[in-house]
Amino acid sequence: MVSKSKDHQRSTGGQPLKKKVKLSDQKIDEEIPLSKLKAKNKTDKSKKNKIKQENQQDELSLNTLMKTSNEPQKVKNEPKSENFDSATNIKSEGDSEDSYKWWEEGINDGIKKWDTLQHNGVMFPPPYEPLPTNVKLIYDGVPVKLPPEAEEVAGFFGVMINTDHAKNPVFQKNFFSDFKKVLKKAGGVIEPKDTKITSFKKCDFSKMFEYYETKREERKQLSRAEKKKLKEERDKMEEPYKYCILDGRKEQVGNFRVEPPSLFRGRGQHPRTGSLKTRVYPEDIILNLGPGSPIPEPPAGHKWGEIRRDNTVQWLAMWKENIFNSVKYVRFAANSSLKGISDYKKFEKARELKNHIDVIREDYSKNLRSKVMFERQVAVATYLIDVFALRAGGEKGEDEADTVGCCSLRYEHIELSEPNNVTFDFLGKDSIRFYQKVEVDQQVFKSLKLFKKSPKKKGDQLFDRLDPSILNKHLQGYMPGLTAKVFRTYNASKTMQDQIDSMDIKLEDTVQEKLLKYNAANREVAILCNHQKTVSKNHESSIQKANDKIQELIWQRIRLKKCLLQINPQLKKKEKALFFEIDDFKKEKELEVVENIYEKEVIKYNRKFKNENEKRKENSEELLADEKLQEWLNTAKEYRDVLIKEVESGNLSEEFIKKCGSEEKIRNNIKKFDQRIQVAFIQLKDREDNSQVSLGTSKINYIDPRLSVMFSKKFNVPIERLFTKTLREKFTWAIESADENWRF
DNA sequence: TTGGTGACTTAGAAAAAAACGG
DNA sequence: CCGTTTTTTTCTAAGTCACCAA
Repeated sequence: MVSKSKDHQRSTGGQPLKKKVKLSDQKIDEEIPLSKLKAKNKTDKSKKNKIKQENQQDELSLNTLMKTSNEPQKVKNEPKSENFDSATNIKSEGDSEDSYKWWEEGINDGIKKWDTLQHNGVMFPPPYEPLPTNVKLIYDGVPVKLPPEAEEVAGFFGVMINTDHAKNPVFQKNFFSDFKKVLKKAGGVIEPKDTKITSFKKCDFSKMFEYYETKREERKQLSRAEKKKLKEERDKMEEPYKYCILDGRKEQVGNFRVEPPSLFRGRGQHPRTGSLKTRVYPEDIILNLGPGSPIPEPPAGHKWGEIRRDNTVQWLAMWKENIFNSVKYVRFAANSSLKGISDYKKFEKARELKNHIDVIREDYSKNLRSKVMFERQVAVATYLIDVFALRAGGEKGEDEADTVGCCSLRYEHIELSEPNNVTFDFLGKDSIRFYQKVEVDQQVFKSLKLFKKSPKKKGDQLFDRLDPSILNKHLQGYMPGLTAKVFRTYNASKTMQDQIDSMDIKLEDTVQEKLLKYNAANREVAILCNHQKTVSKNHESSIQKANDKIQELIWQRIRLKKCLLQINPQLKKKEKALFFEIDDFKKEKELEVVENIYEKEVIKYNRKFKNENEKRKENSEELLADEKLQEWLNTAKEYRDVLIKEVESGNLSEEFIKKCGSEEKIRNNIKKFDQRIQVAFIQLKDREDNSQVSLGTSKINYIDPRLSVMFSKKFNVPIERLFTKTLREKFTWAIESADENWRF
């Protein structure tokens, strides 16, 4: 069962991060002597012989490629660096001849990843533009002039004071501490000169906030044409960075933009959230290029940090981010060949697991009884990963959110109750709550009890003999390359295959019905993987609206049926089923529907009035008088009165009956309503079911795309309905290689 | 045996774009 | 057509896992 709302789920308590305590629990050790813990490690590297991919002879320059593109060459007056022309003219369509169907040609399995790589470097965010002089941070009631470096940081906070982040005390503390550092380094407040900013509480960011809001509003107000023009300009700037040339082929780059400075938005209860993520300069960046590829020109006045030529990796550029000193990469887009190949390999590996899963399951079932503590822990962990799709669960540091996976589960994360019920309650990746009450294998239950046995207490690790690398080493004994995460892929895709196998779909069903079933299957997988999303702010009201809408449709249908009876009262006895619902729909309910209709009308007229007058104001025309609005509202009211009278008296208005027309016409209309109501019901349920489940993640990462292609072909559902454009590009290999008989 | 770190995949939120409905 | 809602794309955080050095 998926739990309610995510806000609800996010951890609130700040339990201390426990160091990994390895309990050398004597007692357990005595009971279960640690002996032969050798994991069978067959490092058999069976290499499949793959067709070697053909080397591209000459390195094409971006410029050459551009010229061979089917796009007519435009004359440009921009400055050219001589051997590395700006790639502005490369078009995304590309030539058909440079499409590279690696899945048809076979995959090279060696260490070397590529031969040549050429690109234009990375795109930097625009420099900071100081605020207009009248927009200032107000400190202790006094507007202060800040040096631009500090103003920028204050602005990062100011623009988001209405968000949850900005209300989080940890976020505030980290932001303020970094802000003070920046301010100090920049020489302190400019005016009034001796102002010392020491208290967050005395900072008033509202002027900054308003300023950014106004700007946002202005941007929104731009006309369609203006927006289009801006977008074109943006696209033109981006053009050179969007593509690179890999082994002579044009390939898309993914995140070619360097991350702009900002306040770090950590997920969940993150100790470092709100810290300043500083601006990245060319000097911080390491570019990776092919041997002999020209070095792109760094921004004026700057130098690249380093030029590397490493063809064993798949990144084009990297830099170190300041908060954790971790590496950020500029990489290929999801539709690139290298990504496609890895993706393909990932799924093939998961499919390979099919051939080993029986042995693995047998083994861990047996080892759940092992007298050796280590073996017992391995067995239980493998069970949890296999059955509940837990992640491996690596160790985490003091300055990270307290989240866990299988190996890092602690005492307090599972609750046991006889005979074999387990409640998992912990925060997983991204601080998403994993909450499940389940029944487990009797022997698993016993083992978990053992793992929780005294002297273990809150904060201690359940699997004190394990970590992911130990577990993975054990798994490799069954199958080369097998790791914990492969189980997630395997079980997700297996679930999807099973779901599709058991689908009751007739070819003549509507596409919409088929899609609903596909989504239901997708949802099973998402639930297995615990992929969630926060329920949207207006979810409740939108459900309410949809319900009202359905009620309205039903009411309309009932009116039609009443009309039918009016014409031919004999029908009521003849067709009981048809008229059954009339008596079911009570007076109060009818009145509710009428009121709803009326309310909507009122809102509509008010809006219409406001809009019309705004337009007139702009054209300096005469404004509509308030009486006009009154007039409209009166029409609405009159209509409401008519309906109310109808409900009260039980007689339809003459007008309506006239409009309904012949019996045949009414019957047709009723049928149409039947259809609409049914569709509305199904869609409402689908939406309800999806409200906190996120289908995308499993579709993108876990479900073998060839399953969707198979579904598409087998049931004649256009692939466009299953995969968005980006996804189709990412999964071209699957679309072109699977047929209706393909199996995971 | 561990701890750091580099390189890659996976993840939900937020922004942007497209579709919807009055 | 226009404002709203829904879907798609972008963004970047947060995992996994291999490898290396001490």
